[in-house]
Amino acid sequence: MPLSPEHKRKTRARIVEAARRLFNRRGFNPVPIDDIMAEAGLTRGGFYNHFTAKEDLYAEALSTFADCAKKRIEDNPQHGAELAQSVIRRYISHQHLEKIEDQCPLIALSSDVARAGSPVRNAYEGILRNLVGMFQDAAPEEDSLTARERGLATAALCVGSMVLARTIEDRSLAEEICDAARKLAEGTINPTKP
Amino acid sequence: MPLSPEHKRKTRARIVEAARRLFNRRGFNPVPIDDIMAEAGLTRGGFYNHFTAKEDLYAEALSTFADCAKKRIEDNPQHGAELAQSVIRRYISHQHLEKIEDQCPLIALSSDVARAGSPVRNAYEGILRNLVGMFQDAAPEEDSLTARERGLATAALCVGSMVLARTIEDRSLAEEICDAARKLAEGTINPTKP
DNA sequence: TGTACATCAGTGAACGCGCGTTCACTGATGTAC
DNA sequence: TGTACATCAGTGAACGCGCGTTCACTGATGTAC
Repeated sequence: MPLSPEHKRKTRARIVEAARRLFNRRGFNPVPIDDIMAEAGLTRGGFYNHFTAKEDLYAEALSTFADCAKKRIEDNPQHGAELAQSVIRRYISHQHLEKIEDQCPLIALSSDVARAGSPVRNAYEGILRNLVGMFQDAAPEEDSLTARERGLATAALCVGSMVLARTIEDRSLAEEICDAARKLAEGTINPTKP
Repeated sequence: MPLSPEHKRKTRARIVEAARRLFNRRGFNPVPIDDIMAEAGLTRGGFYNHFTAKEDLYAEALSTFADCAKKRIEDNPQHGAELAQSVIRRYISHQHLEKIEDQCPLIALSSDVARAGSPVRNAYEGILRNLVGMFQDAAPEEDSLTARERGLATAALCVGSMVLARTIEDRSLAEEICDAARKLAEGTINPTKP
């Protein structure tokens, strides 16, 4: 055997990671394979030693992110409402808006995912379910909204506010949107008892 | 003069309208000029009698939508909270999700707009400001949230829930998201007085 | 320990297609007389 | 009223570039003996 399978595995992971970052910044189609391979320190031709087509990367880049996100939540010492509050504050934030390459892909890739195949959409859905579940577990059953509904609506607030903030040019309007959405999201997960 | 300027104006409007529909369905880049011109009943070459580049259409397609949306709201006999409630119910709805070509472009085009130039982003921003303003005018100043904040967060809920619903494949999850977001949005604009 | 060899990750040139843009041409329109 | 003409919206072939994919080749690695 010429090279360890370990070596190939690592190279492959490097390509997926490079793709994930570039996709997050620019979307699926606008990123040429040359750029991905260069970012991974390789050249164009080698790509097809690891994948049969560019589209293979889409779902895999999303899964990679999903695994990381899941582990980060599991490793977090916080739980319940405390965890949810801290996720909301980090999700709907200026820092999250700026860190484009490590942003949650629910924000930047929705249009690209909507035009891609089922595996890609399922990976996207997995990330969303994870986020919703975490909010749901933290939310109370109260008044007109169930815990489930609070979880779902909070996820929509997170994604919607960041999508809008990322798209518009007016920074002060973007911050207004984030601040307002964060307030409403916090109040939805943790309604102040009278 | 060979042909009335009126004729040219109408043809141009037909091209913009065809582009708007196709962009909404498939995004900016994936729609070739051939398709736009065919949809308008013309052929490729004629495009450049009306526009200097494909990108010219992006902002114009958004402005066209913005004008329609503005007029529809102005012509609506309802006002204030009543108007806002009816917009929320129509925005976050199964019907709006299915009518892809006439959907609000805030939903489908955010990624494409984020990668486009200033005029495109400004047009997008205009549509958003209009939506926010309408909600804001209907919302009360109450408790921890100002009317402005209620308007902004409600817009984020509208866009976020529809972006997610449009992207995922699981129709029942999509409906759950819409129902939950609609409930929270209605409660945000019209909090039930105790 | 040293040498020949098989494997295969990685290289870079080449292919082919899609699509934005250009351009020479057509033909319908309305004006000039 | 009728005819010649100028204009220009629209046509479709052609150009050129970007990029996904293919392919013949290279050279580093580790095994066989």
